[in-house]
Amino acid sequence: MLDKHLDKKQNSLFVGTLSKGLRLLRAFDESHTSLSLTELVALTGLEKSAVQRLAHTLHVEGMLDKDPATRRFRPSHAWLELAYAYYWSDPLIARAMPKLVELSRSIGETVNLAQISGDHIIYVLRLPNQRTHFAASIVGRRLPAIATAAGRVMLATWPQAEWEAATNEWPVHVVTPRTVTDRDAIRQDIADAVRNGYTITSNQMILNEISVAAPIRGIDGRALAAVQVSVSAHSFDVERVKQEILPLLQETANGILA
Amino acid sequence: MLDKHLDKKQNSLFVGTLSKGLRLLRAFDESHTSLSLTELVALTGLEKSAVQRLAHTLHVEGMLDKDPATRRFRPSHAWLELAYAYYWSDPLIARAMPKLVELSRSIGETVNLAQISGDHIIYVLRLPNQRTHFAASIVGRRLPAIATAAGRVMLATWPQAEWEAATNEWPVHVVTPRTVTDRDAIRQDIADAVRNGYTITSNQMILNEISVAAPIRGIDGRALAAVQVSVSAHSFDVERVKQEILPLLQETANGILA
DNA sequence: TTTATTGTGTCACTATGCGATACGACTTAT
DNA sequence: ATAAGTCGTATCGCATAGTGACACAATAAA
Repeated sequence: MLDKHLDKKQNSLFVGTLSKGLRLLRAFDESHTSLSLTELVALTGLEKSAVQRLAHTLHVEGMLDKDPATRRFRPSHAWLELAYAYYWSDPLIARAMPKLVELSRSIGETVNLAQISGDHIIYVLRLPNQRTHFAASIVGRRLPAIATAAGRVMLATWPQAEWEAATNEWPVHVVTPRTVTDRDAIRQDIADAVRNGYTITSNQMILNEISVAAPIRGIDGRALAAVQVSVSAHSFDVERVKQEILPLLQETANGILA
Repeated sequence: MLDKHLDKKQNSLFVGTLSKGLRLLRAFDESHTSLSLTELVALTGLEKSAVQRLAHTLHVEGMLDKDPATRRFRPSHAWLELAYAYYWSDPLIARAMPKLVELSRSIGETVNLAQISGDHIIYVLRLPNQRTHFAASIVGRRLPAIATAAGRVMLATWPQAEWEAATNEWPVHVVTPRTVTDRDAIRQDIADAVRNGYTITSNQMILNEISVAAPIRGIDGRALAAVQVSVSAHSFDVERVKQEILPLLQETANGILA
């Protein structure tokens, strides 16, 4: 396992300089929105000279903006252009978008499209409503798959051995005081999803939030993605979500591949 | 001019290998959604061996997905994570998002947030409605600034000498049969925007589309961005846009910095 | 002022990326 | 079937391109 990793890095095909450049890009996240040279050095663990050269190159190439006064670097618009290219490359997006918009307009609540990415889900499309907080309204956010409704309902489309392995091996993080850390409970939730075709979670990643999700299946039955609706627990309870939202959600999810 | 460019590239701080790696990423766009090795060679103009190494590195680093069967490369989810980091890095986004959602819900039409990026605008936030076609519903799209309502209204916040220079120098492309290529007409439109604080265009980038935009001004008066609403010419005419949409649009744009 | 910190510029060294080449796996044509 | 062509993969000696230690400059802090 570790050998394989080393193999790849030591492979003569591996270009270390490019890898280092990508480390700079990845140093930016929600808690590092702009970075100075020395901060980049600290975050990447690279030599100061190397960071200087790489950051300069990324700046010249338009991948990093540089404040002339503070000398701090920031992500540039090019990062959105890459997202644009991604959207065209994934054929599911164009099919899902109109249906999600329709669902969003008819129920007036936050609608998301999520995909599996390793042991995380990533939100690929998001249609927020007025009450949606910022982090839940922008694309690209990653969350642990087994802690989310969308993740569990996608896992439920996998062969049982695979999703059971996931519930055993994937890490469990406590995010809210009511995050479920009991792996048996998670397994039970997925087992239910196998039978029902949907999952509902409460207060897992955000307090006072109820999420319901249904899978979009590929030809092999495996989920390509999941449609997820999130509502406030102040205005909904689980029962009402089942009655009012779930039918429309499932209709949407089923309609996307047809 | 050309010297300066050469300078930068020949500067000892410029890391060519990283630059080449970025060329691979940028080879993907709406008409190149997945690329084989040889296609990458053709598009980037690099040596086959170099492309092989760089693509392999990007794959190992998780920046490119590789279909095991066809050996073709595709943008990965990491491209959306970069967008996520961008959104956090731009303080305007968090302030604009809730207001845009509110506007979108109240008028039921497509709402966009656009920024200037060189001589193009880039759509940074998009809230589509049912009728919005795909290209107009995803973020990161770039369009020539002087051909769009959002671009013109932002230019109108610049000193006159600057926006006049832009109307003289920036290229004009014909996109629809009714695209205005007359630079005098464009100048007139911007001059109107200086007085009125808004711009309306019809059929410039997409046929049967009417767009109206208002600027979000920074402390120095220059536009940081523009809020743009696009409607179908089948259901609206310019007069109705002015009466029904413009007031709400301007209220939204003005409210974002307050 | 002095002192500390951070960004920029220089340079000799050699590790690292380069690119020509060969090979194997597939596809297409005859 | 065989052959020719295409495409992805693997190899390797060479020279260049990136390295990292250092010194200097520019701000910020004391």
